Amino acid sequence: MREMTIPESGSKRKLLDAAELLFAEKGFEAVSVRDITQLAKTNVAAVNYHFGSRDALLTMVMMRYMTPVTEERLARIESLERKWSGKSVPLEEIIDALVRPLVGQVRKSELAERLFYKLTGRICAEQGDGLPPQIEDQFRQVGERFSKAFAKALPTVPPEELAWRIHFVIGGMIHMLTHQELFHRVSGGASGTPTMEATLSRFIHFAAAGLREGTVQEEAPAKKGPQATFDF
Amino acid sequence: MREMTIPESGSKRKLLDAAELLFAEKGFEAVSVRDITQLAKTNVAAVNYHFGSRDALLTMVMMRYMTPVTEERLARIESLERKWSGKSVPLEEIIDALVRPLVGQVRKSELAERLFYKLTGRICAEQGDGLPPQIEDQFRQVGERFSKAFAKALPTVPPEELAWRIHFVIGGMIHMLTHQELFHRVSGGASGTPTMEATLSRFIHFAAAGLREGTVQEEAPAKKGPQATFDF
DNA sequence: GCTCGATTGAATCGTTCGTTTGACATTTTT
DNA sequence: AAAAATGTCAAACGAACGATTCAATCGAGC
Repeated sequence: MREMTIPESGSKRKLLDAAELLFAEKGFEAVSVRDITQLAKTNVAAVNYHFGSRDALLTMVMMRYMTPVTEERLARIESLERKWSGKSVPLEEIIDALVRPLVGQVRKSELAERLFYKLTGRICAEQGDGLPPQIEDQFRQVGERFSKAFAKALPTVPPEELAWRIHFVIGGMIHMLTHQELFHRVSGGASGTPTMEATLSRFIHFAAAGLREGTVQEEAPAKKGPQATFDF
Repeated sequence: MREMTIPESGSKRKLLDAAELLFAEKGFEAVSVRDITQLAKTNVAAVNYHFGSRDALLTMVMMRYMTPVTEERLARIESLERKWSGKSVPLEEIIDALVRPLVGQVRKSELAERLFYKLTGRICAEQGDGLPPQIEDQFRQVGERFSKAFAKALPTVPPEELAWRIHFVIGGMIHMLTHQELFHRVSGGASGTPTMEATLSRFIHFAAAGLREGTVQEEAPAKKGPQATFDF
């Protein structure tokens, strides 16, 4: 095993790139392996050779996007809790740690910005049955971690009420990602990223206000309810 | 043309019922005309005979659900503005007028509750290209009407900021509808409707708080921006 | 030069899709 | 009663799907 000369012609990568572009543009169900291989300029057999099946390729595309997002989310929330050692982390910073990794990974992607957001939004919007178990695991992990952080930041909100509010926040986040192009087009300036940064700031303040609703200064009943799962 | 003896054996209705049930359960793309005709106990040709195409049937199913919702929404907002003649309508009541028709039509449907919510959520979650123009027209109509109401209720929020906040609200609403079963299962009591009523109340307060965020008592700049469209 | 595993390509598999056909039955109109 | 319209049915259409086969090709190690 001297050195990797050019053993891989990049066919596998080309397939992943083509697949993620098409999935983002048209949705996961609306893209055939023939569409993918045609854009990647390879053969239909290449998909099943490199990935085993169309579904496995789809899972790969999702994983390549969501894994760094999950890692950054968990790293950020842990960093926050270290920074505010013991004390509850400010709500806005928790939401930021949850959402920013989703929009921040755009730089590491070769996808156009609007396609990146669409793809991540599509992944998060999928139902339980339609998601590969690896992705679901990541969502569950993030969900448990951030649920605890939210609960600590909002001790006066009952657990079930809080679970619903988080649910609403997730929905707004997904909608922001999947439909942002519609908005940034009509209202947007020429620059891309600063616009999304402004949108992100808007969302964080919106979500924080909704989560905090009715909070004044009460006791925390903190009844331990069943843990709910989110599509983060 | 004496009287309608039994001219229609109900085949058309059976197809619509079967289609809406399957669409709600599995999504619009995952259901074939053979699935539908099998459940409706008719022939595959019946779909194209009665509706012309699968897409036309899909449109019919959507219209049968969304039309009364749109009408009730518009009726409610007009009733509210009559009630508060001239003055701005309270935010919570606007949101209620927007969301309650969606969850209220469940009584008029023969669909199981969770399926009803799923179906309406699916419709609202579809992208622009995937929606029939008739449905899009209804969304646009509702969007324009309620955008004005929100703008009047929140004069201190700049139009673009407000458009985004409404966007977030819609996302939360859709998520509440499509994923409510997951929540009502883990936390729910036996009774169905009161649980959804409680959820609706939670959502309204959440959305109102988010929409109001930062509002104190300022002047209204009210710069006329481009009208945005929502998937209501 | 040769072999052997890794990769690719063209052709094709069996299945399922939405749609269409034409024969047949039923009901309504003339 | 004849004719016309209306609805149903089994059968089949062409197209597209994911997956597979198998021969051809390529590059590295002996």
